[in-house]
Amino acid sequence: MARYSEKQKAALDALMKDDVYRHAMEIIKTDGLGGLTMEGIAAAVGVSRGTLYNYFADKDAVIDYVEERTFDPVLGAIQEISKSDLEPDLKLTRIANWIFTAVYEDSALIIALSPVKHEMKRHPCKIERRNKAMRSIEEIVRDGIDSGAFKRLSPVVVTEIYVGSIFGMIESMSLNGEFYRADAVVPTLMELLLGGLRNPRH
Amino acid sequence: MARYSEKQKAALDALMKDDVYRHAMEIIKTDGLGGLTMEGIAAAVGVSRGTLYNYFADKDAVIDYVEERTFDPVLGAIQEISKSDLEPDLKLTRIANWIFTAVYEDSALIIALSPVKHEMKRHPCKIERRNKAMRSIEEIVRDGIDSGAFKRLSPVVVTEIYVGSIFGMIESMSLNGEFYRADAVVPTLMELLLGGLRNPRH
Amino acid sequence: MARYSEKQKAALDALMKDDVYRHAMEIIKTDGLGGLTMEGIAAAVGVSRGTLYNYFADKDAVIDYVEERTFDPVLGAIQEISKSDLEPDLKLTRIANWIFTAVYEDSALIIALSPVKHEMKRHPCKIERRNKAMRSIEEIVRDGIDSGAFKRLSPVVVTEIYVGSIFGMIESMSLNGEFYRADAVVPTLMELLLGGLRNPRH
Amino acid sequence: MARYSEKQKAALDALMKDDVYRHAMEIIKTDGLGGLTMEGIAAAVGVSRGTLYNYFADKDAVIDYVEERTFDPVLGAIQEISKSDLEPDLKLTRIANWIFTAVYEDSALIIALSPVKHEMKRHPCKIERRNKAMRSIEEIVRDGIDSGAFKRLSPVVVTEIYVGSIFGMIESMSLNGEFYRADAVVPTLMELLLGGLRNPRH
DNA sequence: GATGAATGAGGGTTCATTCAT
DNA sequence: GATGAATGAACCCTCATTCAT
Repeated sequence: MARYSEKQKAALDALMKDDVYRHAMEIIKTDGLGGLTMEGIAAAVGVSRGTLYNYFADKDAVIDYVEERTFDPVLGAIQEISKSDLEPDLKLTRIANWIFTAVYEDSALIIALSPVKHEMKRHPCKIERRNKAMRSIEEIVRDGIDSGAFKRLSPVVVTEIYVGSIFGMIESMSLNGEFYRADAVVPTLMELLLGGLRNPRH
Repeated sequence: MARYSEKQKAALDALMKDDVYRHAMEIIKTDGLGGLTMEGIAAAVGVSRGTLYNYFADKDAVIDYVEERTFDPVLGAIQEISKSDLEPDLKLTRIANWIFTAVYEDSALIIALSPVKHEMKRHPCKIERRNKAMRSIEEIVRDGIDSGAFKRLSPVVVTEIYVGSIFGMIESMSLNGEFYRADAVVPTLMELLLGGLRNPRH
Repeated sequence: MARYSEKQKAALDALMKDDVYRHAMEIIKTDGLGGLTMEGIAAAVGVSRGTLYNYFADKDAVIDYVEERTFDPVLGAIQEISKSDLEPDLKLTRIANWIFTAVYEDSALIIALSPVKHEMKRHPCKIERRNKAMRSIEEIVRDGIDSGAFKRLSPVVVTEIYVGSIFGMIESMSLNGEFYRADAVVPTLMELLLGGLRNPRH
Repeated sequence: MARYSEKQKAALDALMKDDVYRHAMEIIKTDGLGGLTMEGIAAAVGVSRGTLYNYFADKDAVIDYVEERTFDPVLGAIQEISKSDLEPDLKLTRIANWIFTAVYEDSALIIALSPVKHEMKRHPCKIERRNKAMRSIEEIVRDGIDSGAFKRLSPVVVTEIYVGSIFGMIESMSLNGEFYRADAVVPTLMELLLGGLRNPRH
């Protein structure tokens, strides 16, 4: 009756998932999602292929897990900032800052942020996650408009532009392989976006 | 079977590549890049798998070709607008308009516009193409700054933001499957970006 | 944990095998022999995979056990009826009745009755069991012939035909998924077989 | 433009399928359906695994093909005899004779004749084929009853018994590994079945 | 030049079995 | 004795690529 206690089991599970997460990220960073194979992960983690299936139902589950774990902190930060009682424009700035800082510190984050469109059909959760983030930001924009701080523009479109420009830039950075520090980008980004978004008559 | 003259051969080559381009695009639109197989292309074009290899070195060459041909008109439009003698802010608006209109008319364009980062290692030409476009736009921004029309912000960063927001939005649209018309997005987009970019003291 | 006495151990062993038998049958009924996995059995019984191996050498042993336990009552009934002092033709009728009734009541019985030929190499005991049943029936046939009740036909062949027609019909029923009640089949079956087997000059 | 003409292609296809049929049968005879693997077939035929997939969509297709090809002659013989203008009882005798002779000559036939119940879910065609045969035989029985040659028994049940006893015996033979010649079995079989089936008042 | 049959390297997945705890 | 995590062999299937015709 030795084996593991519930606690130990959970710890083991967490440990393995941690390992998988880290190595999968590494592989994705190096070879892209297309280069991610169960064999590759298993080898990197140092277990056999079969073992992986004790922790993940299938490859999709691995990808989902990696993406979720990558995106979750981003979503958390967005929601937290969104709920704070800062001014709308400051909220948007903070979010951009948080994201660029995070990406600068771990470029692997981009995996979670990039859509990879056509793989999406099989990972609907990814869209959901993204939408959650969008809604949080949209709310900020709406607040800004309602309070008169922002111009009366479509909140949905503004949000798309805001998110699009952040993610677009991050993709671009990852594409070129050189990541700017947040303070090299965000001020300019916010000057542009907020410069056009702020209500001059306010 | 009579030999083909050089001219005929070239024409044949162009014809085949045309066919491949069209059908490959169709397949990508339907099934994504992952659904693109040499067999699928060959069948769609109506030739045998082997024949494809007489026109393209390998699958990567097909993808490169498709992407290039997709991106070329975009690049062309950008360069042409860039070289025109419109005001810088109008140039930027025109480019955004052109791109959104094109994507709205043929959603397959996104294939060429989305980075699909990690497939990239094998398609360096894609980066080059993108950079060419970036440089054309950067020049517009520089002109605007030099002429005093734009604020003194980093042209590189401004360009990244401009391109990033456009491509980011397009990815977002393709993700959600609903494509806005250019006139539903571009005015807002330009109001934001140019609102913050234009030099108020000008 | 106190050691178990021999008696307790035996009881435990019987208990476990009982459980395995019941749940394995259930699984086989639902998903077929191919759907029977050690994990599936363990989960159904509520023990771990490893524990199963303390009671059965391997998967084959499980299958053997299940088949044996399934076949045993059939064999028992046959032998009992065979040893009774009924007339031979009545014995044969009773046996057919018993089997069809049993199968009708628990369709899982067919597992034990159907040969599944080529899995057989690994389960020689199955053949033995079957042969035991055959010999019991053969004896009835011989008695019938010796007593002049039956025609002078090869007892072996008659037995094969008798058993074959019963098992064949059962397979057919299981194939079509509809099981006749004994009284819908046995009278006809016996009218045919006995009609040809009974000695008219008797 | 060399390659194969349509005719040659068809011939090649037939050749390959022939090979697959023969070797698959051999494997099934030796190791059972469970021992039939694509790798095994490929190796036996002397081609690569991939090649098999140029001729068969998947493993199921191979199995279907083998079963169909095995069963077809049986079905053909049954239908031909059924349509002839022999007396019903002679028809039934002929069919039994044909089958036993065929099985005696190539024991591999049993593969097609044995149900293998639970694998069936994936091979519905097998049931269909079997049912076709059943219907042909049922018709003979009906004719016999209508003409007064046979007793008024349920044609369906009689057919089941007839077919069941034949297939059951064949399974039994294959189980024991010793195949009787048709003339060692069929007379007895028919004496039994027909003895009970024939209308005495006729 | 065209063809398409053949290849074979992977990829994902399942499961009987082992063994340290 | 019980456990269940780990294993690894096997299986099915896909597809880019080659090459004899």
